[in-house]
Amino acid sequence: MRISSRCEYGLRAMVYLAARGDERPVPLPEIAAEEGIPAPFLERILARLREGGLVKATRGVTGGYQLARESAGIAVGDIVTALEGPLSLVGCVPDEEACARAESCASRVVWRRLDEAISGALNGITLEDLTREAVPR
Amino acid sequence: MRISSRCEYGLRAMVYLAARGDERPVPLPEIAAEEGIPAPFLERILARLREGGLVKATRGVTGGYQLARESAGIAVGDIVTALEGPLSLVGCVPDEEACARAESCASRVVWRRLDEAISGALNGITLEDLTREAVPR
DNA sequence: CTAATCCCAACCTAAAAGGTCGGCATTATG
DNA sequence: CATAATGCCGACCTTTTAGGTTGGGATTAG
Repeated sequence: MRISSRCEYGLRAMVYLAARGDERPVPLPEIAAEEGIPAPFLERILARLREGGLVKATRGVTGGYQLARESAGIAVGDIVTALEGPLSLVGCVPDEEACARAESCASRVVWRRLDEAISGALNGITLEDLTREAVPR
Repeated sequence: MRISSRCEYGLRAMVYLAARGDERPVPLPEIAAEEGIPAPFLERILARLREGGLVKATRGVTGGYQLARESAGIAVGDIVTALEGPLSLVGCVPDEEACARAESCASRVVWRRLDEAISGALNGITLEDLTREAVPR
């Protein structure tokens, strides 16, 4: 149970984009250099974020990446979900069919609570919060 | 970011032990059969739980496993920690040295919040709660 | 003594993590 | 138009982790 570096990098890149403003696209090499992320790896991360509708890219010589919408509208949970798939930690929580014992399973209660705690924490913080260094409580 | 089956199995085994009462040791094969866990794998899981001081084993022909203390004194977080190591999701939260950018890192705030949410959820439920099907809120 | 149990080290396979590489498509600029 | 900076994409690679299995030894009640 560990956060992947893909996810750490992805969040940092998004925070960088948010902090950098939206005037013009930010080229990938700049993000990679500033944040110390291997460029080819970052490329694959940004691809996922683009597929998830969180960033938009413009090609060509003055191209780069921008947030797809205002930073207040992007929660950390959105980023993690785009990079890692559904937040849920065990298969049986969203999908009752996944386990034959589901209805009588006391453990399931635990994992559901954990899922709620995680979603709550991640969906409660937006990129805007992070750039203002003011995280809501 | 997924719960390992080691962890799922471990929790289920602990719940089984708690529900089974403390009269006499429960043999591993029984737990394995009842919970549908591969016996040799369960053996390794119980080894960790024993090293973590959560169960005690008695050897010999009427031997088996028992909770090391009353079920009200064992939180789910204890079990996960014994099986997976510290709950923390990223290195830089407990150990500031792990990342050169730590002090200026906005992302770090996120991971810390997440850590707190997870610890809170897991440490707030004990085995006793689970056997009574009454989970505190 | 025997059989059921726990204990332990070594090994195995498949999948995921964490990248890298090479080439193509797009586009502003000279 | 040629060029160079960018994004896009599929294939590949290496290391670590997950999820076990195997084979044997040590204990102990009957």
